Amino acid sequence: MGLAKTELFTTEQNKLASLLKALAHPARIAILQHIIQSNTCICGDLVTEIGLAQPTISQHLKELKNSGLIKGTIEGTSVCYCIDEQNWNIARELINSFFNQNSNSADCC
Amino acid sequence: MGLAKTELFTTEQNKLASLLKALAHPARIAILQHIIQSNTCICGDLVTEIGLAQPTISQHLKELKNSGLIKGTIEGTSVCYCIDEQNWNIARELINSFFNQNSNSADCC
DNA sequence: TTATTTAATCGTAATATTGCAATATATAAA
DNA sequence: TTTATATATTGCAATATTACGATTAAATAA
Repeated sequence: MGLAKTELFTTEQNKLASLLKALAHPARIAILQHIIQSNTCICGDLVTEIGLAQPTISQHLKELKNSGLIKGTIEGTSVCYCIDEQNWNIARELINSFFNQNSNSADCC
Repeated sequence: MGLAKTELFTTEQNKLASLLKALAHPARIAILQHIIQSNTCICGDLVTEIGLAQPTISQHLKELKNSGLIKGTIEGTSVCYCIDEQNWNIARELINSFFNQNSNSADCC
């Protein structure tokens, strides 16, 4: 099919998977790291910093924006992207609590 | 293209993205939660617990195994899957440190 | 106004993912 | 051995993703 059967899963499972999907590409990881590391918001320099074409970067930025992890504000002819701190923290918590479900792991295997 | 340009990114960026990709599907989230929540290792019940066909579950299990997050041992005719605690912790740390890069965020947007 | 600059969108090709029926494999039971 | 049970693999259809050239849109500069 190619289509995830979202109706089989809980809203939380779908939400977590969707968030992880937004992060699951090296270009988007790189973009987020660039945004985080530059004190001021990075704008179009991403295209030169990362070696991908401008439409490709723009597409990845759109996905990150849709996920809520970043937000962009128009600044003259360019656009200024930065982390959406609130959603970033929500995402962190969501992933954290997934990883910290305590497995009463008797290491049975 | 449909092919990620891995050569543009660092090994760490690719590794993190690859790990996140393994997690980025509700079925695989659900499978991991089932494995964690059952005190003993879960075996074949996943097919009935989650509503997907047996080959589909098998495929998702394979991906999780490839990512290193779970391991399976043959137990008679069935296979017993459980979390690979060591790799699980490595994954947790990798994702954690990604989220905890301190943004010197002057909240510029 | 007409460039120029910057980013978004459109269209499309190449590839990947998801899901499952059919089949294969492997172990256990009869 | 034959049969039953459990899981893996194969092959394929439907859909999604990635990447980019061409174009568009929007703001600024000349």
